[in-house]
Amino acid sequence: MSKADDTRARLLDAARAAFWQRGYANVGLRDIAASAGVDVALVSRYFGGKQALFAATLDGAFHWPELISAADPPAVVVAKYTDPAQATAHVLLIRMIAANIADPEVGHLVRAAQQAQFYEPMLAKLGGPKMAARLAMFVAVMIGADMTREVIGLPGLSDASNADYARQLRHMLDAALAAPVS
Amino acid sequence: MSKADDTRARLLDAARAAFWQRGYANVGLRDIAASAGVDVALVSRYFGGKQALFAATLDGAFHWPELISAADPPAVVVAKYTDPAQATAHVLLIRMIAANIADPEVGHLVRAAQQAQFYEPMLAKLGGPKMAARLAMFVAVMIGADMTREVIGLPGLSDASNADYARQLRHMLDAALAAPVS
DNA sequence: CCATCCTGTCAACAATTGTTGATAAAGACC
DNA sequence: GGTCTTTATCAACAATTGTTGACAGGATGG
Repeated sequence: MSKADDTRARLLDAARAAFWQRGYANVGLRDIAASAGVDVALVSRYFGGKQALFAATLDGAFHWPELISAADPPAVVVAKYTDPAQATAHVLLIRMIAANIADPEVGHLVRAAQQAQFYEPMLAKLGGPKMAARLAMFVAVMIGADMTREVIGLPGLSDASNADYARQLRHMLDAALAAPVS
Repeated sequence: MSKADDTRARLLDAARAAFWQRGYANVGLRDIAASAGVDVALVSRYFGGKQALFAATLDGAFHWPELISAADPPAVVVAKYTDPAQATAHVLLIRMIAANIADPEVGHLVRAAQQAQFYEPMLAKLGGPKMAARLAMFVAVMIGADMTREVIGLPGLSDASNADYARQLRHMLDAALAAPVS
């Protein structure tokens, strides 16, 4: 790994941490550069600009092969909460969606990445009547529940133990995938 | 209504339109003042500052008496989609949540307003075992589904007809309220 | 040693941000 | 009509934004 690659990586890590947590519009390039220990000008040099740097943090963000190839998708989602490392990563992703999905400048990047990396591969794998609607509701429950728990923080989900939460989430995910649509 | 009240109202309307759509961090006070046909300085004079202006747009935003006093809450939520005026207002509120819930400066205001105006009154009205968790999941489904449909725009929910969507949403809301948690 | 390329530093830029204070215009009241 | 209060205008402020170009240090290869 060359020196430039290292700098690129440091910038990318710092950018992910900042953008994902506080949202694209609330982060300045000088924040990122400072916490990466490099000069601001290198952002434009190595990535081309702020938007491109944000876009780079989305590479593989929604890549989730275990879920796509799973025989029982709800089980895979719920199992995430038993592995601390996976759980933390998942919460970070949920926070990223919450912080950037509605941004006029980068919201479309988030939507495109989610659709290309996750939704479409998963839809291609699954089959069945009205599967698009059922899968969309599956995603809706997953995002809605985790966001209510981790971002909004409504008492009831945030106060529940991980086991209780996993059980309730599992119930809802099953209902979503099995939901009749017509 | 005095002239000042009119100006205040014009500012508030313009602020709601801008903040709710594009998010607090992406809106400048000059944008709002211009589209209200008013000078920028009047924002600080009449509201005290940008944050206070945003906070003012949240007054009564989550007030939803029909739902709180309803015998069948899911039915009330779903019925919203048959009344165009109500539906538009609801979509605007969902977009507002998506655009501001994770903002470091005003996210806590959104969370507090939702909890005080909607969640707590509703929880006080309802009763039953583990009702906080069930109500939180109810909110999670409502927000998750509408956000997936109106903000993320995943094919499956956005392509569904209003009738299909209402039926599927109804099914999920019932499941959420009835879900066993332990 | 010299030349060339990679990498980083620094200063400056135009634009935009929220906020403030002085000043002018307009309306109400006697 | 003169006076006082309300309302609006304007200019300026310090700070921050993303981006660029000129320059320097250091490594690499001849």
